[in-house]
Amino acid sequence: MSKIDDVAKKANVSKGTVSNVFSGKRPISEKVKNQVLEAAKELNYTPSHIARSLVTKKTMTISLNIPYSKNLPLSNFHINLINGVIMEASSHNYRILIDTLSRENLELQYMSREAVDGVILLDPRENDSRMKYLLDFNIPFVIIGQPSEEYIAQSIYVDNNNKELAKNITSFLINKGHRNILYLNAPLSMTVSTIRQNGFFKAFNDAQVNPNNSKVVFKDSLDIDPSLYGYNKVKEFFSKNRDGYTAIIADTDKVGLGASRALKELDLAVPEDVSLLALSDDLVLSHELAPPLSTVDLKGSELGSEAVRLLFAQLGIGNYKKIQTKIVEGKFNIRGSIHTAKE
Amino acid sequence: MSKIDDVAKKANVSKGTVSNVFSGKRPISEKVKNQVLEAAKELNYTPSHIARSLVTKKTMTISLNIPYSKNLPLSNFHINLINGVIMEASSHNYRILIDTLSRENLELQYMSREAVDGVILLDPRENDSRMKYLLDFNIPFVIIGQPSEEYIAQSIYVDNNNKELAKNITSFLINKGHRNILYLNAPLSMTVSTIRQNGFFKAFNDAQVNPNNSKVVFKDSLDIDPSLYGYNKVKEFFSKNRDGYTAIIADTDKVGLGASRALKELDLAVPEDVSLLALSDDLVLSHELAPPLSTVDLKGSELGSEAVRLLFAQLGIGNYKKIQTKIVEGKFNIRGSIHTAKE
DNA sequence: TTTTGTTGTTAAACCGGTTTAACGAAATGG
DNA sequence: CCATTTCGTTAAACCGGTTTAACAACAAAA
Repeated sequence: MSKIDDVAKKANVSKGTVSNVFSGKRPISEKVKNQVLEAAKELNYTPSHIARSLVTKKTMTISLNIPYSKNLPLSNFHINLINGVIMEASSHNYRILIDTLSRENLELQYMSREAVDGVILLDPRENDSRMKYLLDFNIPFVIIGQPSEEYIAQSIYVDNNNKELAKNITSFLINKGHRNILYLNAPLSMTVSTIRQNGFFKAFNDAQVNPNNSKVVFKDSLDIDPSLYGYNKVKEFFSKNRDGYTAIIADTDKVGLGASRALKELDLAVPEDVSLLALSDDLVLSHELAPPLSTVDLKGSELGSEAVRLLFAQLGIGNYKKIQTKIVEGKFNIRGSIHTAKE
Repeated sequence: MSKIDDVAKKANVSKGTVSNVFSGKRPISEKVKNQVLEAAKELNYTPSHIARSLVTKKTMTISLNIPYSKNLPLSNFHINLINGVIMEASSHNYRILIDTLSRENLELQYMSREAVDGVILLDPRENDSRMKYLLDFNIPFVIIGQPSEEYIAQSIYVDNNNKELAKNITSFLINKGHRNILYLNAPLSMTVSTIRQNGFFKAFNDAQVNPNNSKVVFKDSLDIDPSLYGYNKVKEFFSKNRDGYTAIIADTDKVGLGASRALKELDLAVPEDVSLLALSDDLVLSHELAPPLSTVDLKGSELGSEAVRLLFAQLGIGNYKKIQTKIVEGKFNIRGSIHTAKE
């Protein structure tokens, strides 16, 4: 691969001039510019991204940090999110480095710092060690989701209006006459779960309605299959007390699907016997089911692109306003799976 | 950010020694090693990935090139594939750079070559300009899918046994008495579509059965919504001649879902009136539908990890055998959506 | 005419590491 | 005991660009 010196020699100019032709940072006369480009073409030369990065300290790359485990592959929500990130980033010629290494187990000593300009952090957890790492090394970052209390003041983040969303769908069910609602929530280790729990109970509070047996259940561990989680919990809570609950709020449509399967086995009809809805439609086809599942569209793609914008604002790229927090409103899609409560 | 010279000074050694402590390329005495590590810890030093790459010519990064458009977001099949790529790559500390820029429109002149050790190419097309680019610049690459004739001799690729799969499911339907089968294929611009078409007709040939009205339809364009494609084609072909076709093979389960919706509207029952199956289960929940959709699991995750292995073999990383082609066998999952042909 | 400003170009320093060649000290061997 | 390896360390060169400071050439201003 030919280098800048080769081009400089061939075009009879200095390497500085060649550099300026390609970076466009200083004006070069038409005549010299053409000489250089011609020489470059003949030598099949293109500038080395890495050598350039070394001195400019810009990598034109942002890292998308996804905590990843074998049992917890990417969901459709993630895909939408990644799609949003890619779209916005590539509009400024930025590229995405998928980073799945959790910093937890790595010895800092032997780790080399990443070659990225900034980081987008997915699925923040309580006591998330990634945050400490990024703050320590002064790497600009944006979180998608709710940072834990400890770090919230120092972090820039994009999130859904989760409390409100949980409140709204619960209120909707309350208005339909439901009083005993089972909420199959995300695991406690995910920051979002307690926020949604608060929204859930706020709905009862605002409506001045007694929550009766309404209950929030948390997924035991991140590794459990979501569908199985829904299935098992419904079997557990509906076998004991068949008439107790008249509605289920599932964390994701996968959980909802498992719940639906369990209900079918228990001979309970959706929505006649039990109303069912889910907070995230990871599967994009909820509406093709029978009955179509009511879900909340969390606008993954928007979350992704907004996160990139917040990061670009920090990096001084483009013309984005530097803000601390951006809330993306989810959209509640009411479909056939909801019914007024049975007497 | 402290650099290698700072550490060297503090530890009273040369930078070369510090370098060797971190890279482990030459033995260093226990005593000196500890001095260096201690100094590094105090200075919060970690080696710069970029400076290292500049001289080693290794970026520890592979690019995953996905042709991308606003109307054609990542599917679940892609996700599985990406998951496989991530798993295998990260096992050797390699990272993934998502690259969505198609080289088509970029002026080569102003483009800097990528900072990656190798490339994995998704969704190869006929006349795919990316291939020429990679060959020109001598960048190691592996294709997932079938390269076009033009490049097949020069390319290393991973693919499903597509012809055989198409043949097998068609044979299966023929054995069940089906004679008029509608095959809703991928667009012609995707190399896989003609290969599967060949498999489809080979099944009739092998069984010495007349294909009658059996027909292969190609998706007009990549941009059409798959579900709509299935819906429209079924409406078109089943309205004209309600008794013609007794089975449908859909390209993906999304297409199948659209087909299923159309059949319902036409008052045709699956599987009693029409058997339905799909070649790729992008949605992971085909089996939760009623009736469960028969699909072929294309093993996206395996395709991804095999591709990385073939690339690593080229790059001399790990201990993988250098081979030209790896075929990953899909798995045909027979579920409720297939029935013997109606008289 | 001299001074000041502008434009285009260059040589040299620099970015932060790795690698090479050389070398002294300690270990091995005859 | 001296010659030969081996081991650990270092100074200097290098990777392929960008940036700085200096300067020549020419135009505009005084």
